[in-house]
Amino acid sequence: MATTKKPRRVRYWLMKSEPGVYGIDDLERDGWTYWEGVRNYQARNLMREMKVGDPVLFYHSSTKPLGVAGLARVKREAYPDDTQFDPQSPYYDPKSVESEPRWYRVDVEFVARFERVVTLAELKADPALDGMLVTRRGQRLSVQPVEERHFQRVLELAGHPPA
DNA sequence: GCCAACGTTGGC
DNA sequence: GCCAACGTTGGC
Repeated sequence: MATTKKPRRVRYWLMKSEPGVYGIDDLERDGWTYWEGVRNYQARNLMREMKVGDPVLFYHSSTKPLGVAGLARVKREAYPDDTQFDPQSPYYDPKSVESEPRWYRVDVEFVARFERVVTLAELKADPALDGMLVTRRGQRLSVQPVEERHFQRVLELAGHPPA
């Protein structure tokens, strides 16, 4: 019997980065990047759920203005993050062994830089975005799932066509 | 397996 | 620079 593979529903994400370290301008210049150095189990587990083509909001943290700066897309699904084995790397994890990698990275590619940053203050003020994780105080996860309606709303605020 | 101490994230 | 909110560590 022929097996028909049901296409997986697209999932939507938000990833945080400090623009002083790596911002949307860097991603635009590079085209794509390794999203490495994630050392939080919850964020790691979410990264392992990401599929090629999933849209990603690129969020600028620890900067002014805080907010969503652009749109990206998953280019390659989770695979071991080499930096965990490299004693020279700031992301080195001496407790991780190569036969059983503990940390993973994904590759993320540039899609668009927004005309303007959609600020965290705006996100918090918009009733349509009630419940969006990034608007919750104390939500530190650097990789977050985003509901489709929230994702599309952010694009709308950015003046960007739906993803 | 509990939980206090400590470290980090990240908004304010 | 402060500190709330977490996550992790380690003593018991």
